[in-house]
Amino acid sequence: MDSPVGFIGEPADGLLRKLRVRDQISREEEAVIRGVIAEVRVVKAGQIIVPAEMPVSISTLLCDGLVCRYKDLGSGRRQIMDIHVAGDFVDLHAFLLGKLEHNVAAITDCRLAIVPHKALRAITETHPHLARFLWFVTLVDAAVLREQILSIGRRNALQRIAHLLCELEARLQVVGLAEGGRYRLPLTQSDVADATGLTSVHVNRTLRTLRDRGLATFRSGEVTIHDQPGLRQVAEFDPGYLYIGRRPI
Amino acid sequence: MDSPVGFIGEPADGLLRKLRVRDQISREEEAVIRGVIAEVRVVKAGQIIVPAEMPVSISTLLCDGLVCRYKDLGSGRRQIMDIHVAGDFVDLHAFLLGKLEHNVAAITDCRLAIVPHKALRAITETHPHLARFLWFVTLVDAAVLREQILSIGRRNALQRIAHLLCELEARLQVVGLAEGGRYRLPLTQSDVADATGLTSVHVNRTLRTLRDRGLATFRSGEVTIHDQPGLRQVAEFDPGYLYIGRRPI
DNA sequence: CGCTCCTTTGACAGTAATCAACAATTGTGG
DNA sequence: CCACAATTGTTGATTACTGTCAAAGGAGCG
Repeated sequence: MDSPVGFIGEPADGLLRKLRVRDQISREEEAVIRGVIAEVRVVKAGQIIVPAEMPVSISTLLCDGLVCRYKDLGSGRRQIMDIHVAGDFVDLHAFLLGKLEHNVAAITDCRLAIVPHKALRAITETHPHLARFLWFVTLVDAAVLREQILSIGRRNALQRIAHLLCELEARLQVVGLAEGGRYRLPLTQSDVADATGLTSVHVNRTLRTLRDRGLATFRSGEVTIHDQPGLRQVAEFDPGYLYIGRRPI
Repeated sequence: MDSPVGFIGEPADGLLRKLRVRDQISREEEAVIRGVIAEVRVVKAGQIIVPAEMPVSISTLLCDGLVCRYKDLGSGRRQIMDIHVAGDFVDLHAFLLGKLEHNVAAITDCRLAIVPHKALRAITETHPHLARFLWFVTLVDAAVLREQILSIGRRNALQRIAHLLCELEARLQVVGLAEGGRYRLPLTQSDVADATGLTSVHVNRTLRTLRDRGLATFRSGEVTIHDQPGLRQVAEFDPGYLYIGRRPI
């Protein structure tokens, strides 16, 4: 079984870390955030956390593990839209949408913090700054989706995979889960294919090319970036779209 | 020059229409929305409305015309992430992000309503329901982006273009700009290529196939859907991701 | 009326998909 | 703890979808 991708800490630690690289969070706000967590659950790898089209009244904060959002199409085609790491809300969009049009599934065993929509709604009524913050993280989600569109639409296989590895490194770094160009990524090549709009066979060949060129290695659930500048150049990766950096929200 | 794609009315009419298919808007809220519009501007086709990376302190509501968000990559590659129609905020995401990582450009001549971020911020402080509504429309933007990822990642050229035509019909219908399977769409085939991750040559061939199969015609800036069920089936189009339909927000 | 942009078409190239088989790894149960 | 099953990874041969290059015909504009 995969060891959890994440740190063991208070459920909201990852989220707070993610927020604090963007703006200040007061002690009182921190308490509010910690307070909205109704419960912590554990799910097994492969389990569906939020099925498409099911009305939901809670949102889920990922404490550790890896989660993806995906849609299925006819004849076995599957597309992963986004991969979530510790500190991400995996279904905050459902707070106002009421349901999701895609599935959310655990890639690895995960620890999840449950936040009732009622509590989120209360935040929008009484804590506008926190509400904007929550809105903000959904906007960063959208920015990641736009970059994903660019990737799949206009980058070739090598660039797409390189880009994915660069993005995950940057996002994992924010929550302290990547250092020295190494991080755990317990995806199968088939998962990578679904995330990049390729086939697993082609992913396999492309990963070999990345290795042969001395750019990065992805093997047994672990990524090692050998040459970050080189990899970023190949991918045309610019982390600006992650909106990391302080700015009043 | 293209005639404007839209209706002539009060600047906020399109937005209100879009909101009211989702939830109730009180008279007082309607007044607030109309009140935040500081000014109405007109831009010419092709003009960049919001350049990437430029700090912004206003957001832009599209009254009529067609707008796109896009990013450029090396060697002339361009990807359109989203096309906006009357009633859409074209850069509401910048309210909290502070800037955008992509460009926003007018495809046709446009009428734009300008909303200062200060006014939006005030709404988050004093009108939580409206604030959630604004948040909601950015979440629908994200849902459209996810569907776009699915399209480009897993649908072939015919399906992608069919899907684009289905989506735009559904979105234009909300604001009353498509009826009887016909609507104005003053895009070049090159624009369609950039929106679907294809080349203009291939778009041209694929449009011919759509025509030959009696599904839809796209010619001189106008779309005619001859066989909606057929087109939707080809595209595997399901409008659920547009979250049209009433639900308290 | 000449120019520019857009559309259309053909020939050819190339990236990635498909099909198929086998190796390696991980998991399971006796 | 070993043997078998299942999943995942690897590689080769072939196909096909889409891209690239090139050129000509239309349409709109000044």
